[in-house]
Amino acid sequence: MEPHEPDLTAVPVTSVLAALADDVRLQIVRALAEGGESACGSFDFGVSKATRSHHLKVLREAGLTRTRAAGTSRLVRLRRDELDQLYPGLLDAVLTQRPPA
Amino acid sequence: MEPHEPDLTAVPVTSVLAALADDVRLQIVRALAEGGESACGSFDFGVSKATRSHHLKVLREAGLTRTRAAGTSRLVRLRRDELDQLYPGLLDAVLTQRPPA
DNA sequence: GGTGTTGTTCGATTATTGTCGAACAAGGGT
DNA sequence: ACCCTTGTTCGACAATAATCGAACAACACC
Repeated sequence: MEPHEPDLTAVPVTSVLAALADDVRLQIVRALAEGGESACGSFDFGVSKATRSHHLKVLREAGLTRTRAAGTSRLVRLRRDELDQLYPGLLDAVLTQRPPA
Repeated sequence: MEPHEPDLTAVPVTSVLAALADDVRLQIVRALAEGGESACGSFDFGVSKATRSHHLKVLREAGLTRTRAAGTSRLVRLRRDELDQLYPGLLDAVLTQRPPA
């Protein structure tokens, strides 16, 4: 099966924003921004592995991440360069952790 | 009734993103960015006035807009300065019109 | 006071999305 | 070959969100 990693310019901006507009997915994106390429299993944010897989699919299909197989794991990474080029400032704006309240 | 215009720092970034992750609302935000303060009725994007009022409420409660009464109309404006300060690059990234496909 | 304009709110419907457990698939050991 | 690990996919269900028409409220104007 094709990995469904679309050309970023073909993804409507609302889809990109919607992908980022979820707490679990935002935590995944932040972890990727900090830790670089990581296995799916490393994102344990209190949801089941089915749900985690779903969120990673949403991120991938919104053009935010790329995935490659590595043994029994799959390694995910942020498409940061492409994102920064097409939407300069977006990731930076979203990634910086805010004061708690 | 209070207008429910929250302090931007009190709004979770996921709510800001979710507010922008809708086609109708994005059109409203773009119109506001271009045209400045406008009456609610000026945003005719193919939805009923009830739906339009709903979307304006979402934008307002996400901290993206401010509304003031003016006669029988209500004038809406973007909270651009605050947004640019708290999320530099976000609006710019989202507002620029992409090539059609 | 009545009428028209402009929005909001209510209740209902529909569509979308998040969540899970269970079943399945692919690899890597041993 | 067997098992364990790692993810994905498949229903199903719950929660959220978009949409509308109709009723309501506030205001201006005649």
